[in-house]
Amino acid sequence: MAQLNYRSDVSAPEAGGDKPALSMEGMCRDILARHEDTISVRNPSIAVLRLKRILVAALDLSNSGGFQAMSLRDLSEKSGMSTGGLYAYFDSKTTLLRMILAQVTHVVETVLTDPPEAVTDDPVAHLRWMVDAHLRLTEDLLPWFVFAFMEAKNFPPAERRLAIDSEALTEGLFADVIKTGIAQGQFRSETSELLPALIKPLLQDWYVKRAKYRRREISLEAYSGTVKDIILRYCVPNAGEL
Amino acid sequence: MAQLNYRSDVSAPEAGGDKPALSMEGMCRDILARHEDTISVRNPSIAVLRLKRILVAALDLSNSGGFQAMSLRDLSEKSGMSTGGLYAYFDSKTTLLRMILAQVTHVVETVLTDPPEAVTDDPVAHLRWMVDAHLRLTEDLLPWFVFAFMEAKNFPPAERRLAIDSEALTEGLFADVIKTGIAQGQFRSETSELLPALIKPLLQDWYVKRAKYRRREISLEAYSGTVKDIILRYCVPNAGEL
DNA sequence: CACGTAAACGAACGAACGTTCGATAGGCGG
DNA sequence: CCGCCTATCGAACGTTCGTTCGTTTACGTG
Repeated sequence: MAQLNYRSDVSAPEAGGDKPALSMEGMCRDILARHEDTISVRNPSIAVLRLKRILVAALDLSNSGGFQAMSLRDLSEKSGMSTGGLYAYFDSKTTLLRMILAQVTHVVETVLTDPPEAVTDDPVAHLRWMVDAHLRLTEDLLPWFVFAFMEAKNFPPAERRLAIDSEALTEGLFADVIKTGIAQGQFRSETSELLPALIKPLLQDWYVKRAKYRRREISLEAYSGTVKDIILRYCVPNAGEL
Repeated sequence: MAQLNYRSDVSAPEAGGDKPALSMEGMCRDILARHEDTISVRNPSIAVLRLKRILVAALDLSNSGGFQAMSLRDLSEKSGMSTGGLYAYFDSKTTLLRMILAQVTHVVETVLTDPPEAVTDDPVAHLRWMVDAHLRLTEDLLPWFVFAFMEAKNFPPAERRLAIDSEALTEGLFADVIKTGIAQGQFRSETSELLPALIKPLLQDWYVKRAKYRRREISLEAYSGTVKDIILRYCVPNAGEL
């Protein structure tokens, strides 16, 4: 959707600016390292610079109109490179898709499987942290998530599988915490096994309908608070005292 | 007559078979009536028959690969008509899209704004009914909903607006019931104003991730029950006794 | 049976797509 | 200053797309 407002100016304030690994530069360095074989440009400082321009443009174009609708001529114009020149950075349009997809799933896994120690002993705190961490992550990497999970349906089979597996992994992390909570008695034993599956869409709505929430001036904290309330009031007994 | 035989065993998922208005035939009759001017075939019995074949094929092709990726040659082959012949039923590919979109939004509005009398006095019962009605509707018209709301982001601006407005209307219906419930004291006054917005993704996950729930052998009743539990435990005080 | 109209056909068109590849520019070592 | 390698360019190719339109078929009516 056009309201995404992800500025195509490369010198723009970067996403996840305070966390280097989540900055556009850090993400591009990761991608470059993971695709050394398909990227023919050997000078890393040049390659990262160009990759940044290409990916910013690709995310922007894809997120307003879809990945399939983005032509390499559009991408060429917006990134300031020739259509032929783009092929120094990927060997097919599908590879470009795979680059973005692999990077975002890698970041999700890295962040969500590394909770602070203070939280791992208490399922309630752990659950709260996961909701916060997931929402913060999607906020920092908004265009990446929109691309990876809103476009996923139109991807080629192999790439779609990647997206589905990534979602399944996240759901599994929630399922583990909830199972632990039930075993330790903090959560109701009647808690539906569907809960982990239903947490996901609650988290996804924040970036899927980002424009709507921005229009209504809903803050990330307000959204996050309501989601945590809904979840905990469901699975914690006597949740009125939360 | 060279081309294919017009088999009557159309592998049409006879959606909503018991409710004539929701059957594939009923939907097609509605669409024909609403597009008399752009459909050049004047014999209604022929037109409904062909429309049925075209729409079944269009929904099937779109829902596996996306609407943009569906070529009119694919559609021609699958529907058993020539590419040129298709243009007797729509004047452009976008019009075909609009036909489907308008029909599904019309049905949603018709069904959800007509609750049984027994339910309108009790916000809790009304909310339960709306969840059930919405889920049953999406189940009956699964391919239509998948098309209308999963493809929506790739639609042209005017058509995307249609889809967004339809979602906003549904959200508004939930908001009304919740507001009434708060005013009458059945719902907690602290109930977040975000709740109506967050109910939607809970309902949509049923058809968006339909394959996942089918694989796990989750019944519509189990899903519906969990969703209603989550919602009511959140907004009803002392919900433990539900 | 012949005729006229409704309906469907399918070859053809121009545009746009992803991709290729020979030409070209720029900087660095000798 | 020359020669080489890296990085980029942009015209061109073969496909495929949505759409058009002259032609053919099917069928009710006289």
